[in-house]
Amino acid sequence: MASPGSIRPVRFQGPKGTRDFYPAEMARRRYIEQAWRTVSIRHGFDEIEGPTFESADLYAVKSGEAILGELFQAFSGKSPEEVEQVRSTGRAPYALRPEFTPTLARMFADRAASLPRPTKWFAIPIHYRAERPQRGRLREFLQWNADVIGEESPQADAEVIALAVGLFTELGLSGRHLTVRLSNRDLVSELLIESGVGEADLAAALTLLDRRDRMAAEEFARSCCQIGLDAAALAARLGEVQGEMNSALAAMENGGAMPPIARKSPAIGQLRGLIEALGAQGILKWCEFDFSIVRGLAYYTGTVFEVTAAGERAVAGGGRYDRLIASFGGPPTPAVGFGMGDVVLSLVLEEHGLMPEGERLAECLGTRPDAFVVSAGDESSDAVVAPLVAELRRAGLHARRSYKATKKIDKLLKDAAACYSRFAVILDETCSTGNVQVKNLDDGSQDTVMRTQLAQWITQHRSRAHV
RNA sequence: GCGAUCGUAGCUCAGUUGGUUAGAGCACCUGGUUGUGGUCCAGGGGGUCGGGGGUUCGAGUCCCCUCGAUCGCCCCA
Repeated sequence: MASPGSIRPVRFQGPKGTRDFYPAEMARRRYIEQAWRTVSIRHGFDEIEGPTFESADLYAVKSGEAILGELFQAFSGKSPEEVEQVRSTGRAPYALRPEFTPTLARMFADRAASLPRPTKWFAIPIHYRAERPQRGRLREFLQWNADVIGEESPQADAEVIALAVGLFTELGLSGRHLTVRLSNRDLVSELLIESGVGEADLAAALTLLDRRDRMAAEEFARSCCQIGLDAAALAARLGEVQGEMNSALAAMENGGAMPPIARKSPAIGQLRGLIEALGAQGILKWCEFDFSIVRGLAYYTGTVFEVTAAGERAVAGGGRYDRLIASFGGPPTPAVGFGMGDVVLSLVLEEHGLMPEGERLAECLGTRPDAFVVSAGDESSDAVVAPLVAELRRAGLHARRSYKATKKIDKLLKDAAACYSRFAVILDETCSTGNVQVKNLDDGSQDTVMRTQLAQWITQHRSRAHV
């Protein structure tokens, strides 16, 4: 038996790219989660959740092989076959989820027959990616996901975009801070083919386009040649259509009619419909077309979009994935959705001074105590603290007490103010007569209240303060 | 996975060309200013200077490795 003195303490650091949430950080996290949840529900979305790990194949098949390198792998270690698989292939049967869409598609496919159309779901899952942490990117983070499943019209696209915009508005952000950049993969594909790309190279061409801004010009040109892409012709076509669509968007925003679009194609039809639907949602001023946006994921089909802020990574991103649910064995079902991570969003909020703190944050979260009980008298009033706090709690109030030994009222009130309590309940000599002093810490007023009436008194005065 | 910069108390940082038992402010705890809230004063707890190895009579200070952090690259769901 080792004596306590022989135990050698070992200090651990949290794993790379993870965060510890102490009360202050947890309050900020809850502020964001609360906004996500409140706005989702307001827009008619129902909350779901799935497992934090899934079969690795779920991601490999639909998201693209490239994702595998960024996956945190998982296995139980219980079966010899499993251990052998990891040893020989270097790949575990499970992976911590790097995104939510595959889980959502799997869940919908499983019960597709009994689910309404459209089905509107949101989730606030934790995600894991084995990437190198840097600004706006960690290895463990929260990401709000919202999806409209079973509705193919652009109204669904506009509805999820309006949800994202609703969230920004809720948090005090505006079109001055953020821009919704819209694109459409079908349109970009059309233009790529007209610029010389063969059907077989379409996926590669989209990936190339996605990386365009991040690679050297000559390297881009060389890659274009390899797939027969005339980069200059593509740039001209993209620029022309983008200009035309942005003019149409601006015209609608100013209350005019949709101007005619020279180009005719199914994709243009989708885009016209999207503009109209965004107009109906009243959010055109947030939006602009940017056909350089393609999105990295393999499963996206028509509309894709990103929300960007100057100097930061994308705050949110999403799009249509009309074939994903069928690929998981469900009926052919169109779907559109987006994800928004907590890391970049927090950076943007803090940058603009929109992250509340202290009392205001506690007020938003509903964590302000209703009463803070202190004893400034003798032993007899000390003895009242515990039962009085218990009594207030039984009445449904958020009651706290001081644990300090001091009888000095200034220090006790400071204690009460430190947790942003609405009222301080002071037990002094008047305690023996059945009365307590109740001080309103917001306006400084003070009343003498009978102890037996205290819970009711605070409940009334608290609710009055709220109204 | 690669590169650059950094790593001293819970937080923000001092710490002089390597030289006695490593400091300050804030925070925390206790007490005082004899009784009403982010004052003031005095004490106190808390650091094997990220970890390991090396150079040296002696290392927070120099060298190597490692782990983290920040910012880029790769990638970006």
